[in-house]
Amino acid sequence: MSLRHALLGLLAERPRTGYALLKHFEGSISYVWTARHSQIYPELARLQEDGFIRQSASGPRGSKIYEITKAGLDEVRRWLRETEPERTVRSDPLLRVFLLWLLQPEEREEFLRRELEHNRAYLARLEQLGRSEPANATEQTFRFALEHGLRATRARIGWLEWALAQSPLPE
Amino acid sequence: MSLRHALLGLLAERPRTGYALLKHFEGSISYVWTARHSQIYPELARLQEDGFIRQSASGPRGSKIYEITKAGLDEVRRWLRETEPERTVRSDPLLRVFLLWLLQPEEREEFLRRELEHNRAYLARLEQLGRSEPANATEQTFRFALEHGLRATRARIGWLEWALAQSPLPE
DNA sequence: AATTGCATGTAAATTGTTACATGATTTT
DNA sequence: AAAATCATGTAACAATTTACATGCAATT
Repeated sequence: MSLRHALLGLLAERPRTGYALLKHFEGSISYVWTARHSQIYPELARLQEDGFIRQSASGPRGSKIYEITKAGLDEVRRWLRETEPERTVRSDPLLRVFLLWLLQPEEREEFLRRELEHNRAYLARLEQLGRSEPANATEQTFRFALEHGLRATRARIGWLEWALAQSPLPE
Repeated sequence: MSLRHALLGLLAERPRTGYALLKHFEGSISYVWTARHSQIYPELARLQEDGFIRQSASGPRGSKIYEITKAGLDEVRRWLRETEPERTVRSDPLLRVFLLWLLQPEEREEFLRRELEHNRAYLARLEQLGRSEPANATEQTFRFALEHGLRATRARIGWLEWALAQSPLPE
């Protein structure tokens, strides 16, 4: 279960509240994993029960500040070292590409154009992300993930331009 | 729900048994979506209940041959035209990259090397796929999806080589 | 005073995996 | 005769989403 390890990894950086963790899943982590508050809060309770995190303090407005334990740090490192990455692919946009033959050529092209638009906007967001530095222990791996996002998105844009050039249609 | 539409899309090509559909999810469709038999068979029952497919015949060994109905064809087309692709990203390998700072540089490099190996093997499988033609109505979109896979995988390989070059370490 | 953002939780439903279960036909 | 593959299903569990639910604090 990756969510546990994503939470442990974020708490390994520094203690955080559940809400702060949630915000991370709306920020840079969202480019690789997503979760809602209804999944995060119960998972934090389970991690505490398992002794991987502890509530170190209380913040304003009844917020709870969690910190990782030695067992938690061991667990996230064990997961990274000893378990095989789960590589199952599940991409709705690509599934649609597979079924695109069901549409008229003009509709197919419209779909590809929309995807191209979306990916160009996504690339712009990633480039913006790259201009705001985190500058801490996690800096190198943040750069790694960002560079992956940039290259993957540029490849997708190149592919969409190629696909659109395959079936020339009126404007 | 994408599984329904993946099944409808495959049945739009030609009538097939549940088992044949399952085999597709172990073949080329697996590059964009996966499902097990325990998910496929109940979903086929539901699609039939909803009138999107019908059992047109029985094959050998108690197999059931399903065909798509007019309503099913309309539904998959409606889905392609009117619904927004679900773009949520969930990549275990990339999440690991985000947490790689938790490991020693040598362990980090080992992780990246294994990923590189995996992606090179994956690329070889895709290139093999490209040498075996389907040659029917779905040919163009099959080529589109394959070309995407090739470009995305090459981009990933380039990124891994770049990442490994970032932190030079003894062989 | 009202709206937005902070902050946490639970319940119900859906989607997906792993395990259980059975039987026919073909290949070795 | 045994093993592999074809062929279908269900049950239990895990992961995820959507909806329900509440209250505090800061901003407009």
